[in-house]
Amino acid sequence: MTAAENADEAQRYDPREIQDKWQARWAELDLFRASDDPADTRERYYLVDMFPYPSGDLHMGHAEAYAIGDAMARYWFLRGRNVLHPIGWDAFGLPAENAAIRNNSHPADWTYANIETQAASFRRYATSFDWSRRLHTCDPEYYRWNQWLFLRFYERGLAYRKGGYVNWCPFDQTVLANEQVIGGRCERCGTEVVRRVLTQWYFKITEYADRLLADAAELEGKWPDRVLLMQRNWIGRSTGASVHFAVEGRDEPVTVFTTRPDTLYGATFFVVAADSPLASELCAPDRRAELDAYVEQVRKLTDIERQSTEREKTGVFLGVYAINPVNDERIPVWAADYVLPDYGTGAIMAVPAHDQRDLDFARRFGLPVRVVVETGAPDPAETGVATAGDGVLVNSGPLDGLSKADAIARINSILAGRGLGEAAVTYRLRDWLVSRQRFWGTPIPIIHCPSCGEVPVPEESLPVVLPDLRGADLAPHGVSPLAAATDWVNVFCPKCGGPAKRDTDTMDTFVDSAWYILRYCSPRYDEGPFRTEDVRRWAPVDLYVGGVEHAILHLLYSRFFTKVLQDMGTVDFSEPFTRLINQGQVINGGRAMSKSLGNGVDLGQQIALFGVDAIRLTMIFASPPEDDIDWADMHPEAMVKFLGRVWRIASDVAAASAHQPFAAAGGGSFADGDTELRKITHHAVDEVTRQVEGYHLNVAVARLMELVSATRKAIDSGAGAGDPAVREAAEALAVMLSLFAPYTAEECWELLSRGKPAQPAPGAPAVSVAKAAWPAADPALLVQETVTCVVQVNGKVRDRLEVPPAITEDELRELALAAPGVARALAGQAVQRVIVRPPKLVNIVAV
RNA sequence: GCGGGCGUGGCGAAAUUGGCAUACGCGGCAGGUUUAGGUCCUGUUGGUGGAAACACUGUGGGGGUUCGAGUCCCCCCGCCCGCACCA
Repeated sequence: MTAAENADEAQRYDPREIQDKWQARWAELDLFRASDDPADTRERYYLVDMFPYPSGDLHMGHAEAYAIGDAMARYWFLRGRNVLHPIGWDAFGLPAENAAIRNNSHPADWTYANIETQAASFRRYATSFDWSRRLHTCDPEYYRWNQWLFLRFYERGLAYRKGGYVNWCPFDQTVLANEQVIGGRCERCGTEVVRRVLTQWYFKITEYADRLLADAAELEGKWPDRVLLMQRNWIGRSTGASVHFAVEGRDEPVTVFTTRPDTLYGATFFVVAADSPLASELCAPDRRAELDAYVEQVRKLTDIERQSTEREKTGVFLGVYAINPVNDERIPVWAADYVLPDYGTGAIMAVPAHDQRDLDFARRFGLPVRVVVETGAPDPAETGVATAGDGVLVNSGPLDGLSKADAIARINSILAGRGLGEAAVTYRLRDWLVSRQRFWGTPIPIIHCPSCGEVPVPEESLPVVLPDLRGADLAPHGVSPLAAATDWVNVFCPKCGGPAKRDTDTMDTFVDSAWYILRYCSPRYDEGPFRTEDVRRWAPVDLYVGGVEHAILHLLYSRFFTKVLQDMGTVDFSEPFTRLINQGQVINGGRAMSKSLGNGVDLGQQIALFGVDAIRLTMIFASPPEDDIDWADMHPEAMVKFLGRVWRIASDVAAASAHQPFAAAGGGSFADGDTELRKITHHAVDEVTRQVEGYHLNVAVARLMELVSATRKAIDSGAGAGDPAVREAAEALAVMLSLFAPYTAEECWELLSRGKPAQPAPGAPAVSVAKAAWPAADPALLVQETVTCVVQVNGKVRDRLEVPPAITEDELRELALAAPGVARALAGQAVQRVIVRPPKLVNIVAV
């Protein structure tokens, strides 16, 4: 082909035309439906992309995440697996509500409109979803099962209501779970969170703390290390001891938790959280006013201020004394805000010599400092630096002379023997606060009856459907908008029949996403949240793709739900996601895209400029999936060029072999083709397969590019476009490329099959490249006749030899020593040693 | 502060178990096609020296282990992330 013809061809690769043509045809073909037929013996593969929140149209971040997930899904389809690759929408949540308030509309309208927009964009983006399983968490058919699960949790004592300190977002006017407070701020809106005392619903995730921690070990190597690390830190297991301190004038002892029971003899004072009921209870009457004033001052602080380690310690003496159980020493009881009311027991024994915070406090208020572990470091009382390391116990009665570890064991047994304490474990993890004072969520299926108390809504009355409240005031006022729906709120008690009221809070939307991957397995099932045998067939998820922002939120909750369901006997596994990939962020110019920076990149515009395939390919080729992509460094036009090259290869082959049978369908053989190109093709197939399975998708694309170059060369200056090897390469290219650029691949496939009709006769080419088979590398074509052996002298490459792969060590040594480059480099030096690693390397050590 | 991760050409990035550093792409340079530009095609491209052969040098810095280190170990510098008064 001449260059002029090439130029003409170049103009004929039109990504937009191809895109429109195939989008319409694919819609009719329903290519990616997962089979629930028990007779279907194909191996199954369950792949889930974290479902989107319908906050508008898809953006660049979605484009990356779904390009990765889709490539992997298509790979397993082509490998002949029965693939479940579903899609749904995480459709409840605050933004819908806020938008509705802003536009004076209804959250449902905004939500469903956005879902339709995103669904259309997904179709254009050529995602290989099984659309028949589509779900929306805001549908009553879905959230009904949130309610059902809530009631099962309730029966098992895993859902309960309690009063206490909660995180309150003043902007969103609702409570938040600990996991939704990021650096003291609301995860959604960034407002500083304040503490409030409220009665709220909780899920008892702390009961599963140990299992969540232990099972994380199973995920090692399958989940990103940092996610596992973040989960471990979040759960925050501490081992130590509980110690019971008598307090003068109080019948019950006060228990503290400490990780350093060995330092018990060094406790010189006692601190309770200022804002705990305990402080108020212990306070001597003459100190009451002082405590109240202090607590008032503490309450004014935001969490961020309160938790600043820079701040000077504050506190007040409560006028009472605690008794150290091991030496009967009277130590003063103080109230301070550096002790938190909801960690441990809200009270500590203070050992200033060996705890920096206690030391800071002691120095501020002139309290004694007593060293009980001699570490060799200077006296903390003087330096102001507490010594936390190991050492020898002193001033500690029976512990004297012991090491830290021995002392801990000894004191634990002493305490246990005398009923004064015991070894104990504490977690940083708190129970999951699930109630929210907002409208657009799942109503909590509980009725409050003046005489019966909390009464679960009977199962047959589910779902408790959200009242429409169209036109009502949905603005946040600190109580759920549902409270205003009097017709809905006022009900009869299911137990006694008397007048009662519905719970007006809604569930945290993380409840919705904690189990949706199970719902996908039987999305229309209406006798339970999922059909057990379907879940057993598909779950757990083989590959889960999503952002790292859910490292502890969604992923921890899902793991928790799975374990509860396992205990309920409805699932037979303990971890929902076998493998997890966190895709990186798409940024622009070194920073996250944002409106205020004005550096947003619009996905629709990029697609209009370059086409879906080029955008998908840009995302994949940019970097390994987990790395961030800076769009400013990207060149989608280079991908258009590459796709054009692939397309031209297919065109050239189609034109040259118009009368040749379509080999992929068994109509011919590639065996007569050019051997060199065949080897390159099979090598590429082997490499691409390996790279895809290892999730090195960027490298897989690089290998495809190499194959394209080799094929082009074969067409232009080698075997020619009519050679069977060229056809073989073109077909393999089309199939492999379909993971990343489905439209172009499909067009190439059609060109190569010479426009055969969509319904294939037996043995005819497949209707779609998506139904083709992943090419198999022929081992016979992977063996090389010769290998390049590098010959080094003192570690520097001095010559190269072409040798048979099976060469022996002795033969290779001899060849290497005789190589001209070696003679030159040796230049009279004596050979001292020869390291031979056949067939690829020889290193001659000479002096 | 504690914990974790990462530093490779001008740029995005490759590199089984320690074994040819920089695959692939962008950008640059040169050439071909073209009236021209673009498209397309070919070649070239870490640095220094050299006409070339080739030599030296080179994976943040310093040290170590090894015949051999981007890869393993120690120290330092820089960047990123998580947690941050959790007893």
